[in-house]
Amino acid sequence: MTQATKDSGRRRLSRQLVLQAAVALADRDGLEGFSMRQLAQELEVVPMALYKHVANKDGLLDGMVDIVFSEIQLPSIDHDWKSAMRRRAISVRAALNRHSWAIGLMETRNPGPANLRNHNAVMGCLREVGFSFAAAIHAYSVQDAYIYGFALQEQTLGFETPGDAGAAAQRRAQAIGALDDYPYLAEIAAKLPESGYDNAGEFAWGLDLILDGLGRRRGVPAGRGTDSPTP
Amino acid sequence: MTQATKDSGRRRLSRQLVLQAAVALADRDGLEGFSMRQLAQELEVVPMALYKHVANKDGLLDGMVDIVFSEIQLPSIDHDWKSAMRRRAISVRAALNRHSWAIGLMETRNPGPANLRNHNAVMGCLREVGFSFAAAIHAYSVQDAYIYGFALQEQTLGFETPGDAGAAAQRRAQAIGALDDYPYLAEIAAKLPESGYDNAGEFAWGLDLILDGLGRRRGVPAGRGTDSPTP
DNA sequence: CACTGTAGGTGTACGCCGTACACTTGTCAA
DNA sequence: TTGACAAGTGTACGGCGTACACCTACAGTG
Repeated sequence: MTQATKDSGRRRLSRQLVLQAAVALADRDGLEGFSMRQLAQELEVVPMALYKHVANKDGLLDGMVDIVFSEIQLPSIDHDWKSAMRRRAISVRAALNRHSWAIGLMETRNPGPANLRNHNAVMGCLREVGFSFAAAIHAYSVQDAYIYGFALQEQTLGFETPGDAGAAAQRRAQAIGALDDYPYLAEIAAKLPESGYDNAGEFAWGLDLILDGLGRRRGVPAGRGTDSPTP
Repeated sequence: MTQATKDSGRRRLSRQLVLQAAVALADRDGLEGFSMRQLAQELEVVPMALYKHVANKDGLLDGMVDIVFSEIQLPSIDHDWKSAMRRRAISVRAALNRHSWAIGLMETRNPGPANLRNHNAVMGCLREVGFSFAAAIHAYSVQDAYIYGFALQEQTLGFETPGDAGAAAQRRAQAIGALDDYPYLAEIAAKLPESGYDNAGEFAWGLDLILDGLGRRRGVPAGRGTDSPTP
């Protein structure tokens, strides 16, 4: 009803349609090359038509980011807090991998409803499970910093499987040339291929390190809590 | 000699001059609003003159990022590894705060000499101090993810002192409106002002959590090491 | 000193971008 | 049938990166 008025003829646009197409286009072409005009062309419409559904490009980006937030699993309190946090973190990484253009924007744009729901749920999970206010802030901060930072690095490295990692490392090494001056970089280029490196495993390793640390700092490993943040 | 040919008349440009002016301009105006034309105007020169010193805008950005890398302290092996890593991390955060436009670019652009020197030194410090190759990769990955991620968040929050934090939280809260639906966000808006939150402290807290975790995973807290990364 | 090759600065132009503003068109309620 | 209003169009403007041809002033040579 809102999306198409007739079976024949033109599909009517809608905010939803525009946002979805925008996300798809950014997924395909990256933020470079993403323009209102390209998006309009994708939707077979004149550029100015978009402005009937979004305020401007900034508003469009806000909406796109909130779509990404909506794809992130909320932490469930059914599990212990570590599992809940781990699941959420993995879900965030997955969403950022699907939409790598979003990484730099997730926290920059002014927040939409999915964003708020998400932050509220995470903070809520930590508080309900016994984290003090200060401890919850700490825990949230360190986790999200790690998650977004990891996604940022991952995006730039641009490989996924161990084999690719090796290939990428060696390509880089060759592009650089005089690796003789940088013996430890040379070691990376040499050893990473055979090391079985993979991004998902690396992410999990660091994540568990952080979750363990959080458990340790709040006293009891995973129960009720009363604690001061700095030990 | 290379920078100015005569005392009178026009200052000659040079790659160094262009890059420095570019960094200064980006520091002042952000990456938005940073353009070749603006930079040219700043240097009192016609836009195309810049292209005699940098290949294009991408090459310019590469050079700017390498300047930021050059401001980062290399880890020294005089201290124990935790102090060395802590000092380096703090130095990175400081550089990224001075040049917040750089955060998203540091690992994306193709690396310049300062970048290589830096990565090589960090990896070298970890290896020299006894981290196995795999453990060093893990340690590097988790630290940098945290550092860049924290800088990213910090940039968006846009406050520095505890007082500002409170003000920002409440401004956000008001902008959002119906905080009734998000009780835990409401709590943040309410309590953060009086919590004595500050970015530097928050950063240090998470950093130490990570360094402690790294120490724990490699067996001895801070000595020589032979270890497998996953416990 | 004059000469000249060349590095550094200029001017013009092209095709992109976001979007303001005035317009036409299509759809549905009355 | 009509007429109001939402949706889509066309034109235009100023800013962007940069290709290309041109000019100019200085350094190195004789």
